[in-house]
Amino acid sequence: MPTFRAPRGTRDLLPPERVGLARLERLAQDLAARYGYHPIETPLFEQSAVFERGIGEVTDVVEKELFLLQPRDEDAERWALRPEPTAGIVRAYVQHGMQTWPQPVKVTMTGSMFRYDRPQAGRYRQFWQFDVEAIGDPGPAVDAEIIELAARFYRDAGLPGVTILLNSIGDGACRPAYVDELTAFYRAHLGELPPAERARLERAPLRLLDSKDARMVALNAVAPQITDRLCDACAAHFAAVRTHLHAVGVDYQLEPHLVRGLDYYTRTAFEVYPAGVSGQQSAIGGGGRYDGLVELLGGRPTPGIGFGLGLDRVLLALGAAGVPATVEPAPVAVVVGSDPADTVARLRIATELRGAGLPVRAELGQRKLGKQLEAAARDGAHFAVILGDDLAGAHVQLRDLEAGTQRAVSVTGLARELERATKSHRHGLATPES
RNA sequence: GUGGCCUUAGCUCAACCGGCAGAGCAGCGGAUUGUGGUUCCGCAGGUUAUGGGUUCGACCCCCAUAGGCCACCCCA
Repeated sequence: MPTFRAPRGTRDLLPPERVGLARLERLAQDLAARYGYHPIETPLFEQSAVFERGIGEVTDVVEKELFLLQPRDEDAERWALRPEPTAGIVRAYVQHGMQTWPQPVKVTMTGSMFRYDRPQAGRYRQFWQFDVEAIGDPGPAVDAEIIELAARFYRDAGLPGVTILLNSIGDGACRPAYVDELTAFYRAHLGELPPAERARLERAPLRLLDSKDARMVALNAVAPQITDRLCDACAAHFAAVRTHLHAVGVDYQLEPHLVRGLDYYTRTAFEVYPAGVSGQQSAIGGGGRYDGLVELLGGRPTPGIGFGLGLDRVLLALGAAGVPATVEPAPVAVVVGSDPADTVARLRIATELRGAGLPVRAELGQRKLGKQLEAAARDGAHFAVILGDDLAGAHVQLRDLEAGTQRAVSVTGLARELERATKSHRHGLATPES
């Protein structure tokens, strides 16, 4: 019925939901800072070639989900909204010569990503992601550190439990031979492949590994596994990642069929799911190593690893797990008055109190005092500052909305009085920290 | 992108077989014109998603479009 509405696959984040997202953003940024990741910000859009080359031409993300911007003329550069953060960050790493910075360069970014997908619950065309990247360190310890950071985020966010799926998908030294072997295996069982899978065999054989089709699951159980075909270097790296994870107490589940949708991943790959939830569009995070990406985007050969998580989906998972949504802190006091002409005084007193650092709401409307107090109580305010007849004598009534008591306080001493009253008030109350 | 289900007030939902569109919640106002969350009363809120069609008559049947959801796909 409204004339205009939010575009398909996008939504307006109204105050309650936006507050929840803000809390997660704060949590994520504080956490990243604690681990030594520095904030970075790259554009919402890039030359589409950045994604095509970085993510891979034959990936779903590039082939059908890239949000292409309409060029203004034929010769114009082709732009695309970022579908994921890593390619843009690596582009910035190369552009700004960050290989001359102390390595590894550890950066973090929080913001919107865009994919032209068919929307569904938890799958949006614009979604929020928190991301960390460590570029320039080839060692397995960084892999473990980043996965541990991920695990801590979910725990701190209040998710009762998550499952971390871990795999190694090899590198240029061992994966090609494995892909050949796997392709040959599927060819030998061509008759058992569903038509859809058969069509994908030539283009992306690894994709068949994580198929949910029952026949494929059975077939994949006897298919050659990448973890048995890793070269010595990759196998040693993978073993070391697991040793480090064990050392920091991170639980994970080996999933040899885990392949990721972006071509740039090498060696370590992982995905995170809420406890007890399988498949579907329920992944709440994922990441991995991308030792060839910097070079792919024009830099010197440089290793890297990153992790991204979907804040929308974490919010969804928190709701499903029954974790109460956070609410905005209630005002300490609300300034009310019954005389329509005293709005100057209401505003002035509220301004002074705010200047003193107190969260104060002011009733600036015309409704009667009873309604104002009603609204103040519903807002959860502890106190009401009531302007009345004694205003002429520079006094107001300070009313304790929970105790139902009130007394006269001079305007000049109001801020000090409120601070003291708030402190003693909070003493007995277990104020939940957001 | 493929297949399916759904769409009635801001929200959650009613409305017999095709026969005058309703309730709860939320909002606003009132209950001896300066004191609150309960209670009571009232007000407002709708082109029944949109556009066509069938019919004396459509929330109800048919078609299309849009949006949402489920599965696939894919991932966050």
